Amino acid sequence: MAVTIKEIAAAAGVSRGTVDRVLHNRKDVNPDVARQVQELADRMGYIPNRAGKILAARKQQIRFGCLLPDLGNPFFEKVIDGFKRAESELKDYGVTVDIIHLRGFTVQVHIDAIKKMATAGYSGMCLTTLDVPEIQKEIYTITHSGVPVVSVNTDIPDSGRICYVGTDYIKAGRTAAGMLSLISKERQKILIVSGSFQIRGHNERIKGFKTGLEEHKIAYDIVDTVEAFDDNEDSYKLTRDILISHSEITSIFVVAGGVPGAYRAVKELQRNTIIILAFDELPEIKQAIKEGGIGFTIGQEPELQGYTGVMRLFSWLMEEGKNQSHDYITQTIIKIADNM
Amino acid sequence: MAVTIKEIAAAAGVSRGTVDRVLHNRKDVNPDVARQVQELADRMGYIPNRAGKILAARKQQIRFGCLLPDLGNPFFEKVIDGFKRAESELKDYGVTVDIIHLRGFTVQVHIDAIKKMATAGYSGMCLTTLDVPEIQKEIYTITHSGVPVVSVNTDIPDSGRICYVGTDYIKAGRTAAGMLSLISKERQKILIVSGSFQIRGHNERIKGFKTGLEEHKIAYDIVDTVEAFDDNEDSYKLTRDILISHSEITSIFVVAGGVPGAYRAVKELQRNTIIILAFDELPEIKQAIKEGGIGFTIGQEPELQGYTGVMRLFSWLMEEGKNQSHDYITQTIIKIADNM
DNA sequence: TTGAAAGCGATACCAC
DNA sequence: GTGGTATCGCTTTCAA
Repeated sequence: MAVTIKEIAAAAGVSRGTVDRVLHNRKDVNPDVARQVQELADRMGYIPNRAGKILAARKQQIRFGCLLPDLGNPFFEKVIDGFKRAESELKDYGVTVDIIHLRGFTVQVHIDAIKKMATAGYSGMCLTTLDVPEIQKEIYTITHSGVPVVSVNTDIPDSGRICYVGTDYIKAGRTAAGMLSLISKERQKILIVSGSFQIRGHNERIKGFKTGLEEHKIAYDIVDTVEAFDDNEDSYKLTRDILISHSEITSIFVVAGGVPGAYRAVKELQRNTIIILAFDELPEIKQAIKEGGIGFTIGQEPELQGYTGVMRLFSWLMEEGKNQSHDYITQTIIKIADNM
Repeated sequence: MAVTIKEIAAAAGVSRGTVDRVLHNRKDVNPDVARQVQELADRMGYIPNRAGKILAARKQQIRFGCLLPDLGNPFFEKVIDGFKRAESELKDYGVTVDIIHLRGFTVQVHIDAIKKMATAGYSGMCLTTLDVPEIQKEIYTITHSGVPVVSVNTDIPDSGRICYVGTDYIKAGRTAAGMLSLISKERQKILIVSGSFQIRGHNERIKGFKTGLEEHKIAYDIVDTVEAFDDNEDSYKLTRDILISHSEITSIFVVAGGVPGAYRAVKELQRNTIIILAFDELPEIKQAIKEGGIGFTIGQEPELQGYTGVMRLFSWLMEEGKNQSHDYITQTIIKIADNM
């Protein structure tokens, strides 16, 4: 049976209230007593009991704020599902999750939203935002004030966040190369359609892809690299024009959104032998895989990212951050028609 | 704020004790009062509070028993890791997990072990055992006495178990075929090395594989189908002999254990173009993938199976089984060198 | 600066 | 049959 506050109190010859004060580093406690009690607690291996803690804490509600640039970007729907699953699982414990919806990756828009969140009195935050100095600074003031922040899906290392929850973009890119190497040993003429050159994850996927091609000894040429801003219309037009002027293209690496657009161009031009390398499991991509137009896609468990992000915040509050939270890297998932 | 027993008691004009009795269908309660209280609880939308429940339940310890034929079978190590993760996560709630280790799939050995477990006073059990009538009956007496049972990794439908937690074997087989179809379009001459013809999961993988080959319009011949009993020495010898007398073989479908043995035979005979279709993520398989001798393997998230199995038992106890537990089917995972 | 006591929600047990 | 009360572990007053 685990050690309780009551037992520590008895052992130290003080009251439970005092032990509680010591354990939470509250003020107004005799330093000598504090030291002694702390030592005793450590020695006895005290671990707070969640159920007791939660029950007592029920008087004040816990609110988490989750920021997401999801407007117009269906990828994030699954992340939201994860936030909601965590919320419903923690409902008993008085946890509520607010989701703040943003459109796109404009720095100022993100800064304004984060500033607003900082004053909203959240007990913790999940942030999916840009990794730029201005935003790092903004987050730092939040974390420094004792409010835990988890970076979800895309990391902001220098911000005091307790951990990153998301995918390994480099590995995802390498995996795409690995799959390509299983399918074909021939020299590849590749068109790269990126989302944005400003987003680190996108660049890392490309980097991982190239590394992977080299590791697998796949000879290749990059015919062109373009930006489609996760927009299917842009992606369609760009892909179409390039395909027309480059009949030698054998594969298209679509880094983020925009897969359906590229796929449409390929279909229209009847370039059926082209291999499309896709990411994530959006409905349109799944459909294309079922049709056979795309062979596979590389997923990143977005639902689990949302879920784990909120759970990490909650654990941090429960354990008072004593456990240095380490990053949580979701699996790099390969989906073909048969295992969807 | 959620409805509590106290509130229901006040609304019904009875004591909390009575409400508690009604909610648990205990005896010694006036049917009229019972009906009225139950109705009120439903109408007010009462959902028991986990934290309160757990705290109160702490007085009596919860012990789960988990049966596993893991001796000599490294696959189950990950399942055990999952059991242990669940145990440590539920430690606060007074949960202990006992693991009962068995060797092989001898019916009588399993029956004896299950009988012994039945008398051990467990609050719930996870069972990985054989789906035969004698065992079904044994389990049924346990479930009928009110003790929840979860079938883990391999299902026992007619046993009163609350749910199955494990993989979809058919889908796993189809996925192997799907991957094969990405790699090669040529007619396949296939050797099938099964674990045991007695184990349903193994047969299902074969069935799924054949279905998949047909769906993907891969022409094929089954050169031979043998049983290797998850033993690498058997697997090595069988594979070796058949490869020698059948130079036409293009691929080997190894249903369960025994992959390292088959791989050794292929390597020794320098039949490097043969495609080995493997399952699970054992260290030796991972090694072979890294070496490039095997292209991929199909996993089933064994750790998650163990974890979820125990968690399901716990939830069932907490919610009094009001929620009909549905099966939990783990993902069919494709692993290549790059995403391991 | 500290102790004592109330209370969070659910359960168990003892009276009546 | 039913009500009252102590209890689980922890937090938070309110006195002292």
